[in-house]
Amino acid sequence: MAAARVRNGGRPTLEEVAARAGVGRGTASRVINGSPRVSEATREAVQAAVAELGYVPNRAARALAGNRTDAIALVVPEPETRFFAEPYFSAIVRGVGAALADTEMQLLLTLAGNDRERRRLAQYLTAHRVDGVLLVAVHADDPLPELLEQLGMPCVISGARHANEPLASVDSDNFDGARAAVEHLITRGRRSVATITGRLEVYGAQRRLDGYRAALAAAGLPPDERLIAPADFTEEGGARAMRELLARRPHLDAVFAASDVMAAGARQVLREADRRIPDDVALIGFDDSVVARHMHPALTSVRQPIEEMGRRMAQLLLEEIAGRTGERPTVVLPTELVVRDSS
Amino acid sequence: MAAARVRNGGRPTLEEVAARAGVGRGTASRVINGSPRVSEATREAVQAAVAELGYVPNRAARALAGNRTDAIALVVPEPETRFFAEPYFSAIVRGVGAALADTEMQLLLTLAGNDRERRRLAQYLTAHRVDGVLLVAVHADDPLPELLEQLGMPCVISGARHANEPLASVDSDNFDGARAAVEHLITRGRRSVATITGRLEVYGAQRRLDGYRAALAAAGLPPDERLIAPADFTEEGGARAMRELLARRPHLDAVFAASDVMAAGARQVLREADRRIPDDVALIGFDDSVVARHMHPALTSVRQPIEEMGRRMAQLLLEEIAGRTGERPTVVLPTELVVRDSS
DNA sequence: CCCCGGCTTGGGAGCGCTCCCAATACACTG
DNA sequence: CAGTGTATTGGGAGCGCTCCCAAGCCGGGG
Repeated sequence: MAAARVRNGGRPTLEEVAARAGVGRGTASRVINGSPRVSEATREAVQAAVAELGYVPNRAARALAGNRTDAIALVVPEPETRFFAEPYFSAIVRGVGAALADTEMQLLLTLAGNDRERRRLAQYLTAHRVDGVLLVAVHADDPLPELLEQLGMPCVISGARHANEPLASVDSDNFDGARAAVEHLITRGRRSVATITGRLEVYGAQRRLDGYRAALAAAGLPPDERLIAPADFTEEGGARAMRELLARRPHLDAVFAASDVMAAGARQVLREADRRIPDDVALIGFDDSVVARHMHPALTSVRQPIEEMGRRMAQLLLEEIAGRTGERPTVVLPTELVVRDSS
Repeated sequence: MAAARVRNGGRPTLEEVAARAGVGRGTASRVINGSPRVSEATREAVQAAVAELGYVPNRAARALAGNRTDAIALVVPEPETRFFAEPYFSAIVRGVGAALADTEMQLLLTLAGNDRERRRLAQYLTAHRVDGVLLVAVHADDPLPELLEQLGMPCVISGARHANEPLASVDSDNFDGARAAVEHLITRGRRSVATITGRLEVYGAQRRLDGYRAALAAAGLPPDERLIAPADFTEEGGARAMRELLARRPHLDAVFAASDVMAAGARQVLREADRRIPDDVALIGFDDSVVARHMHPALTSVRQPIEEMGRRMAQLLLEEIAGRTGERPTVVLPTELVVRDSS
């Protein structure tokens, strides 16, 4: 007797479990999938057999027969280093992982870099390789969300792309975070509050700017466009914007930067210009990253609940997969102002 | 005619591709899997059909029939926040992703947190859900590597657990990184060089300490155990160790900390003790993290090629999956000393 | 002209599971 | 006591693919 090629890693199959429990394959399947239409005695017999044999369902067979995969993909646009930068990525992953921990769902990580990979990606998702997709850091002009929409693939994105986001999305309250930061500056007596914005095509950056304006308006301070300098979320961009601001409004006494990294660039310029922080100029960032804590002086910053965002994204996706309800909620999570030495 | 339930998301199957190309299913399969035993004409016909139909193989069916999954798992011990801290996690993921980009391999992310999840994990891997496993930040007493070994599951770990690591592993040169850092301090005239170590059960931390000792010995400086303070890779631990060192050897003129985070803790204590950096005490960290760049003064640090480590890990794993050669290489990648203001 | 071997090819068998229909068993109802 | 309904069960029919055996084809040698 030649040893048969061992398939499935020598693992027991459902058939064997059924045989051991003295029931049919269908019944064993019902027990394992928690169907209520099984008698108590039968259920126990099958569960005993499962335990004795150490049975674990074969995922591939399940996927093939059941036309689902029990897996979701987290799609990360790789060149987007901003996203990969701490702490966003790991925090999101953690949150997603936490939400999935009690599930059979697996998490597939997909780095969609260049166009070629992006095409492959579309194919993957198209080929029903996953039950749903989490998209993070999508650009407004990314065709992927629409593609997924057409294919009826459940999908949740982080950060609405514009005011009427058709997809389910989870976002932090960019508007209120910025508003609170600027309000804090005004409360502390600052009167000439500038802002360094992110790329305004990014809806979140726009919202932060809106929040800045709202805070000024609420305090009765006149709007001054020359106190607004656009940048691009980079340290260099932040430095450049700060130089512009100093040139245009030498007597500004506070700066709200739409990211910690841009605040770091601004701080560098302020130091070179011999402006003391916070004595001469107060500085606030956004993200509450490691950079903020270790900056000198420590940077006041708006904290986003990133891990919680990941968790909510996963939850929304699971619901959409389960129910396919028509509704696509937009969840907005509150931010928190972490006051440190720079303001 | 009732519309049949659409399976497989309405995607074309291999059978349809074969029909369209006017060949048999087997032949179509051969073309798609790159078998050489197909005539040129046939190959082209099948490829044309694939293109026209937009055929993408069904992964589940493949896995079921072929007894493989085309997926590997990256197992992350979740409570290990040190690993999750920037920049390790995202850099590893990036490297792994890069290595997998040209492959059909999928990356499964598995956060193994508490014991319950760890059991589930063992089951997963046991049930042949993946073709191989990447283990990062494994503790010396983690049973998982041995378990995988027994099951014949290809596996690569980051960071050898001890000198004779039986598994394939990828590591940075902890010894030489530390040696170079301390050598640098000595070259700059420091004579009383202390070190703050990581948890010495961690092999890498031990190697850094070995490197420190080797550099002192090479320079002919006498070993002084009271210049060595153990810590645990945390900021608080670093601070505590620094206090001890200052108490024991008030006149030390340099500190090599086995991580940037511990260096940050040490800096805090040095500042409180009115020691100027680098004038009174030079400080060097390890990891070259964001913290290092934004510390004040900017921290000299040993950079590990983390992304490259991820890439090599994935490569090793792919080789092991493909070949199952008996050899289990230990790859050690060079580090680089990044000199900044603190030394 | 037949046979043999190499190159291609078609398609059966089967991977382990879910879905679903039909069968069985039993409890009531009228 | 037949008739009807309900709870439970078994197992056939696939899911889409890979593996592999056998068949078809061709050219060259005997």
